[in-house]
Parts: sequence; structure tokens; C-alpha cells
Amino acid sequence: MADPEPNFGLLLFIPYRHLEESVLAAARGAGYEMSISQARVFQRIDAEGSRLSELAEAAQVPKQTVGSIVDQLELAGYVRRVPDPDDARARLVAVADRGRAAIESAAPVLAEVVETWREHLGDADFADLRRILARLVEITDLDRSKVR
Amino acid sequence: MADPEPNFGLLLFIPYRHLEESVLAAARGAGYEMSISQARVFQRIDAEGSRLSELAEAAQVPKQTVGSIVDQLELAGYVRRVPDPDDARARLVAVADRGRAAIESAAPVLAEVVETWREHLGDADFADLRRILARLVEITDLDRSKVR
DNA sequence: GAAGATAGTCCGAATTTCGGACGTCTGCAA
DNA sequence: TTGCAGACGTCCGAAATTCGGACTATCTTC
Repeated sequence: MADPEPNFGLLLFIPYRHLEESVLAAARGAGYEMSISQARVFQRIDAEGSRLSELAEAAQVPKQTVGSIVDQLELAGYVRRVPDPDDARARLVAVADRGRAAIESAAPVLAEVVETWREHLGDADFADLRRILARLVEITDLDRSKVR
Repeated sequence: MADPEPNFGLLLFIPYRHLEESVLAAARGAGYEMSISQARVFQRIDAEGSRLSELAEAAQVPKQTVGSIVDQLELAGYVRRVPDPDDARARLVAVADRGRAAIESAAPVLAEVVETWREHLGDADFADLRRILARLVEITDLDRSKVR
């Protein structure tokens, strides 16, 4: 850490945290309680379902930890564990109905925050930001298979 | 959370995490052990020292938690608590020698990672990214007084 | 079909987080 | 000046989180 002036780390983290907090607050306001750790795992779940170990690797957290978090998410009804058709050892963590409802409840706030960003930055910079970040993720994502 | 395709949250978080992990690994390799929570507080400490409550607000974490983390950082010799000349109730958390040494030990890796980014993105996009993020922080930083 | 790797889980201990309640000190108001 | 609301940080203790070790089931390979 450290890099006096414009600390690149914080430059990325501050907006992230802002967005995360807004979205989480919206979900909570709508009755969908969820902790930060839960949210960080939840947001990585693929539309077709993700394996526990994929989530663990992507989030850089041990399998046991993700397992425990998924337990909580499952208990709360946000996700479901379904057998993986390709591998009997594995199970896919999939977003359940209540999880989708939670996402939908927060969607307007998410859109609103992002819209605020677009207004503040202007269309050009906003589009650039998105594009450049997408390129940056190409080389910083540990679990590239998912993003590409 | 959620926003199918290019999830803005992850777009910001993935590179952040990558940088954080690289820097932390470098520090550890040089003998400066530090947990993620510790690092997240540590990186917010101002050059002139920061108050506990400032750190707490900036990092969006209760004072007690930051207090406990600062205890650890202090015990490890990374920071020092000094009286705040302006307010006898407060104390300033300042980076200590060993903390500066830790920063220096990781600096080359930090520079290297950022340089990798610059090479991958190209000078123009790299500069744009930095500039745009700096503008974004203007409206997403909860503790604006610090950054501006 | 035996050996080795991989998916996920169970167990339990260490660590971390943080609400509540306090003691101290400041700064404003009367 | 004195009084007092409010801000600064700390102590205490309970709850939650994290995650190493060890294990079973299953897949892969030779």
C-alpha cells in the first residue's frame, strides 16, 4: 500500500465500496438482509451456477470459508445447491428465486448510482472508464475463464 | 450486486484485489506480515497522521474495530499513536519507521504491477483511467476532506 | 483397477468484528 | 465562568467469521 499522491488502490476501492454499500443498503431496505462477505460471494455466482471451488478461487478465499458463506446464503434462500450434471463430486451454487428478487430490489439503486457516475463524468469518460476497466480485468482477474 | 454483463462493481474490485494481493505478498516476502484488514486501515493513514475516527469513517468500519486493528499495527511496530496537538481527546495514528520500511519493501512490486497495467493498456488509456478514477472518487469518497 | 488428483464437507480453534457503556476533554451557550 | 451536549477513544464481552486439518466420494490417468 502506499503510493502517496493518487493511490491507485484507493482510486479503485473507494468507488467500489461506495457502490457496494449503496446496493447493499437498498437490498436491506427491501428486506433482503445480506452481509458484505455474503454479497461478495453472491455477486460472483454465474447465471448457470458456479462451483464452490470456482467461487473460492475467484474471490481468493478458502473453500471452507466459501462453503460456510454459501450455507448462510442457502439458509436465507438466496441460493440453491444443485448437482453438477458433469461431475458427481461437485454441486453448482445457483441463484434461487429469493436471490433473484433481492437482485431486482436493488437494481434501481444500482442503476441510479451508475447513472450518477455517468452524469458526473460525462458520457465519453464514462464509456472510457468502463472500456478501460474491462481491459484491465483481462490481466488482473485470477479466474479469467469466467470473465472472458 | 448483479448487473449481468460488465458488472461495474467487479470491474473495479478485481484489479483492486489483484494489486492489494501483490503488494501484500511482497511485504510478507520481505518479512512484513500484515493482514488484509490491517492493510486496508494502514493504507488510509495520512502522512501527517490520522485520527482513529477519521480512519473509521473513511473505511466504513466501527471505531472499535479500527481501534483493535490499530492495536495490532502498533504492536507490530507499523504505526505509533501520538497525542493530537489540536485536541487533547484525540490521538493521531502515524506511520512508524517499521511501517515506512514495509511500504518501501513493497514499493517495487507496486510499481511493477502498475507498470504492467500501463503496458497492457497503453499510455493513453492508462492516463485516462487514472484521471477518470480520480474524478469518480470526488463523488464516491465518503471522507472527501481527505482526498481533496 | 490401482494410484493420485480434485470436489466438497465436517470439526474445532483462533481471530475478527462490533454493540454497549464509559471516562475524558472540547467548545458553545448562557 | 460555568455547565453541558457532544465528540474522541477505550474496555468488555458476545457473536460471527475465517480457515487449517482431516476425510469421503468421485474422477482421471496410466
